Amino acid sequence: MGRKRTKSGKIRLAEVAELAGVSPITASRFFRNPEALSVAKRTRVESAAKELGYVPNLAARALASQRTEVIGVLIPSLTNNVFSDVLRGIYDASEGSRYSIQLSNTRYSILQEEKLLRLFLAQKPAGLIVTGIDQTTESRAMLEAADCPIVQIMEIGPDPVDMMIGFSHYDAARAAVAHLFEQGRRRIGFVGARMDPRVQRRLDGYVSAMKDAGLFEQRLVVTTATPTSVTLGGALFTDLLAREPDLDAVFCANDDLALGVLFECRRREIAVPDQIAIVGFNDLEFMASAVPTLTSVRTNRYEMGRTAATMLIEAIDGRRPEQAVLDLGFKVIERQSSTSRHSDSRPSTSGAGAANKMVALPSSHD
Amino acid sequence: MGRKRTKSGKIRLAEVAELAGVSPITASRFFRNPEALSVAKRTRVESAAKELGYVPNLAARALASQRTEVIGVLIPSLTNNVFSDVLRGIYDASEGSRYSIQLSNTRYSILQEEKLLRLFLAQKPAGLIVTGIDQTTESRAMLEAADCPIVQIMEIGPDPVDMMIGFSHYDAARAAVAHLFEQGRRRIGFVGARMDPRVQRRLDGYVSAMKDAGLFEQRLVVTTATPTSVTLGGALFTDLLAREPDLDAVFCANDDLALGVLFECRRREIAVPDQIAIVGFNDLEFMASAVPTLTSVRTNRYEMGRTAATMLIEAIDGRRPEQAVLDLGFKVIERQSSTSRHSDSRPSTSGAGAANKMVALPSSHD
DNA sequence: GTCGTTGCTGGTAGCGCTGTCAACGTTCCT
DNA sequence: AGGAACGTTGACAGCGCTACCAGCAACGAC
Repeated sequence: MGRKRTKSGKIRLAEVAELAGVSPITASRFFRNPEALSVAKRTRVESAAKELGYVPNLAARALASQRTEVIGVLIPSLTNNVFSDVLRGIYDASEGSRYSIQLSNTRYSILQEEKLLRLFLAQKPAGLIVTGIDQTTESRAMLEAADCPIVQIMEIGPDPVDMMIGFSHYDAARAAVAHLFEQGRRRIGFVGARMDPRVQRRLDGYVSAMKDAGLFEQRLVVTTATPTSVTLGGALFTDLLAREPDLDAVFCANDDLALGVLFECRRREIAVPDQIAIVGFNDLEFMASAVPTLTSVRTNRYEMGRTAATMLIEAIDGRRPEQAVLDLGFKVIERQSSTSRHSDSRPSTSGAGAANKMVALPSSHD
Repeated sequence: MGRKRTKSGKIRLAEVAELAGVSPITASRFFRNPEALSVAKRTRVESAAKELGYVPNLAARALASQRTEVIGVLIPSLTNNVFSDVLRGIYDASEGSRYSIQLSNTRYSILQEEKLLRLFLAQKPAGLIVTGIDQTTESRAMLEAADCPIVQIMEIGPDPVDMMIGFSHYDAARAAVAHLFEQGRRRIGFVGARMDPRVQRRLDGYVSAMKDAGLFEQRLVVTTATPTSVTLGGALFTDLLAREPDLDAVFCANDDLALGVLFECRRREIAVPDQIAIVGFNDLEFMASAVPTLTSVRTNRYEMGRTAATMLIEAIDGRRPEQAVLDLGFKVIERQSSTSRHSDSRPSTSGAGAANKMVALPSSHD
């Protein structure tokens, strides 16, 4: 066997081709478009590759073909549970495909995002997943000019770069407030931390709903730029109470804050929901087992990530989805913290998931 | 809104070199080893690159240099908060370096890990970060044969493949139990979910501590293969109570379970810590603001990720750390849930962080 | 029979960068 | 002064793969 190899003994496509008795280019085609080969050569190449344990050199492939099999993902945070769910969806969907995920963290900075975008695009990714719709003008221009499919995730807006999947944070917040109105609450505070664009839109939704009811007051809103945490929820709630002692409900921009508010209520011996109702956002797992169980707005984060990656891969492979913009909606999961005002807030059995009333709304966006 | 293909104004190294008035190879050196250039050429190349907005083509670099600038990271889960902290550390440390992170999720399966490892190694990564010390024989062999630095993270053991950073879960569990003994607890239950090797070692530590005190009983241990959650904590605790009504403390394999136990106690009107003490593991942020505040074993997850990546990058660049094995230790953070047996468990102000007694131990491993 | 057409295959020519080594000029040593 | 040693630079030759286009047989349409 006069098969020649690299000094490192690595198996190249040429070796596979030689063993299979075909030209390198035919062997190459086998890996990219097997249908283009005659059955005879296809099986020959296949068994040769298996026999030699051939693994393609991705760098060479990328260089020669001028494109990579990398999907770039830009998210604002690695810590936030919300994004870890989205990521899990993305990774799950990418598994089994030939694409690999390149993740970068913008740290909630659109300038950082722009920088990373430039870096990513220079490597000609097969596709891109970016968070939100608030890019810099420059980023926007780069995205429009990019010759790869792009999915914007986490929210939906009027002017997609390409594809888009998410829901209306504005509508979701309005729905949460509407639920509190239904429960007879009037003096509803808003607690928010790290006011990224999506949290800002939740605040906008809250404000509009309150104004519609003639109940809005600026002092009902407490926000901070600090990253969110459970502890911070308690602190912000403390501020809110000091400003507005007659508070009868709190809408929290996320579930960590809501949990912090719940603990702070317990500390202060404020009855939930009798004195104060609490509504969170995202419906993390723990909301259903808190005491009392905590109302929240459920968002389909895993599904969002999974669908985004699936749509993207389909688009890369030339099968564009019929719908470029997908609204995943949300659901207000009504639980004890905002409903049973005069009932026992400490039932002896777990109330988790027990006959939760679900209000599903497709979010309408302008 | 179609994707328009822009004529890629591809800036190559050659263009930069031309503008700078040097040869391509000199320009190339500027990016890899600037010190090797004279100051004059260095500044010339630098400004030329900036002016043209040059971004190197990683695929070409990888092909020509026969190595990539990719650090492979294998972790068991994307969902688990513990790993998102570690990841954040890894990403933070990699930022600014020229290495990029390639992440894959083994889903707690060592077979999946083996498969991914094979995939990673075929692309000649610059370095590898793997979770834990329980690889398959095959994986272990591949790791030993790999010609790149490797860091094992999350725990330490007697036989590192290369570098190792973590702590002894066994010792940490023993310390937690010792703390409960100190507080006068005797009938201490163990609650664990998804018994991965590290949780298993915590259980081993618990068992050994209990046996040393002559207090171990099998029925005090409740575990399940189910993935962990707050809700599950409540459910497992319910099981435990049914088996052992005289329980006076619970050591939870992680903080989510501990929070679930706390909520379940509240539901059942079991006083914490008066009737039952609770100790968690990892010291997630919310532990400090729960009511009562929850004792936990603090682990330096972010630091672990950060240090692992830093060590790895240094090793890749030829500067091996003096210590190949790093024990980051742990601390038992004593809070209300396990200490003030006869004091008020619901103070009117937040007890978070207030004079917590910290017991720091370097974990000793054999 | 000639001309496409289709299906499959192969040759050639790079993709953009870096490893290697040779060739400088300069400085330092003996 | 002669040579070695050093620091700096450039020419050349690929890295392993694929885009592009040409070739060729088999087939049908006119």
